[in-house]
Amino acid sequence: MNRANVDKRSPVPLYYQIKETIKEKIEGGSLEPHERLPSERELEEDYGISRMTARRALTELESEGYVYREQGKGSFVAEPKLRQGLLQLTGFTEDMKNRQMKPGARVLENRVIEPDEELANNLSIDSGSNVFLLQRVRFAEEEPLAIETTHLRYDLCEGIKDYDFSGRSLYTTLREEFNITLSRAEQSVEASLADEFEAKNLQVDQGDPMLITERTTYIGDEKTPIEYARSTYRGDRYKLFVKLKG
Amino acid sequence: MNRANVDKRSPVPLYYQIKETIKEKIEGGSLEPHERLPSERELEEDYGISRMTARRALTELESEGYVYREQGKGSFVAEPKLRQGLLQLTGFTEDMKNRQMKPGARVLENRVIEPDEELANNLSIDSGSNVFLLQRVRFAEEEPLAIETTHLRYDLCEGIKDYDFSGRSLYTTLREEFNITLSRAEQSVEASLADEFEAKNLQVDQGDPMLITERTTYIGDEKTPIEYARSTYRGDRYKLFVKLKG
DNA sequence: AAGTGGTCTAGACCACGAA
DNA sequence: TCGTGGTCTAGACCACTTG
Repeated sequence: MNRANVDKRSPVPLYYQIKETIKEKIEGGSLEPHERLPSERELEEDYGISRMTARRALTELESEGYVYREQGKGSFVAEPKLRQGLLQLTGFTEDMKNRQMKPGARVLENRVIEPDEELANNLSIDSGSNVFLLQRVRFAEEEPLAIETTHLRYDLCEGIKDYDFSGRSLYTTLREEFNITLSRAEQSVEASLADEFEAKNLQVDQGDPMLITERTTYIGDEKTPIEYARSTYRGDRYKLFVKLKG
Repeated sequence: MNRANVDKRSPVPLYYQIKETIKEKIEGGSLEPHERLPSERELEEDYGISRMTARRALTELESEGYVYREQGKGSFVAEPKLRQGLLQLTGFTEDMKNRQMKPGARVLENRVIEPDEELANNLSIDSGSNVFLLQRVRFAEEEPLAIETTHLRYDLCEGIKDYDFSGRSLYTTLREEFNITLSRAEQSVEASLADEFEAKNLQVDQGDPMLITERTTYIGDEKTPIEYARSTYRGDRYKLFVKLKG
């Protein structure tokens, strides 16, 4: 671990800067699974911070699944499979990258609509408001894997309909172009059978198994919904991973 | 909030004692949703602890969904629905109770076997060891909902085959009769179609949608697997709920 | 014995919300 | 202005692992 690339005058908390630095090294592969990380006291010295701050960075990395820690031994890089599919809020693009697959998309629908009552309710808006509708076939390694239909409160991201979402991540666009951070989501998962539309677009047969997720996503205040999304995944190709705590 | 019912000489950490105390008051209903909790500085004084310790108790309650906190305002009891159906490690019985449904079971298999290679691998034992096999049809409100097939390391719960699991919870039995606490689990979720066996036992047709979960559960040390379970749920009756964090 | 993570203290300054 | 949660410091003792 090299020196102090943290900015003590930045409004970004120190523990967060350090956490992100380590996370990038893990994701970038410059730290191998099971490789030993700097100890809390080493980080303290390297970055010129207190131990509690170093500790917080490592503790959060542990709870996010990037790191495991053993008393008396040290902190270590977790195996990638343990990082997958825990309770992280990710979009399709990031999900595929976690699985070491190349993501892709073909846009089916891209327009601003007036929501029906149910959709307006899901987004906590009234039915006169504008909603951005984006429907895409999502690919993994050039193979169709899912159909994703998402609805965004258009007043929070006006102009988003002019982006081309065949090659870009929706969540990245929200973050980088509209400065919208997502804080949390509520999601349901159920099983179903492919209908004609899904069969055609995903190259499967009608009646094949499908995994359906429905998600409501909230912005930074944790109270305001911005997205309601429904995705149908090919049941033969997609499995969801969850970590449970007692 | 009344006085100092914490034991400073106990090996149980102070932050944990306080956290459990508050959790019990929330679950017991003596603290209402959206009711204000003591501030960090009030806890500090009430329990005679430092602020960082009080803070840790509240922070963990927040990450477990019991509490929400707002800067400048205070800490408040979260709504029960935000506590439900997140990634809690629960068995079928508790899951049904959370959904306000009456659970039930019919035992199909109940014996001690020698594991094949894959199963031995899942449980981190060698294939000469004994494994307890329990297969049950699970009911919700007297209707068949799932087939649950679970495998336990028999050396950790010798004698468990003599219990009647048509009327009792496996996890409760492990906890109360064998003093085994479960710490965490890794679970996968996928979609499939009902086969003949499932169709017959769950009163559905072959080819109907099914939700399949596979779970490996670990005991208190978080490293030793004790259970490998596979459950198939009727896709038309069962939906899984997940909370995601950003 | 030395190093590690786990807990804990007693302070400090800050940004934010309400009065 | 005052109380709140958010961050941070510079120490401390403990239990655990490894040499």
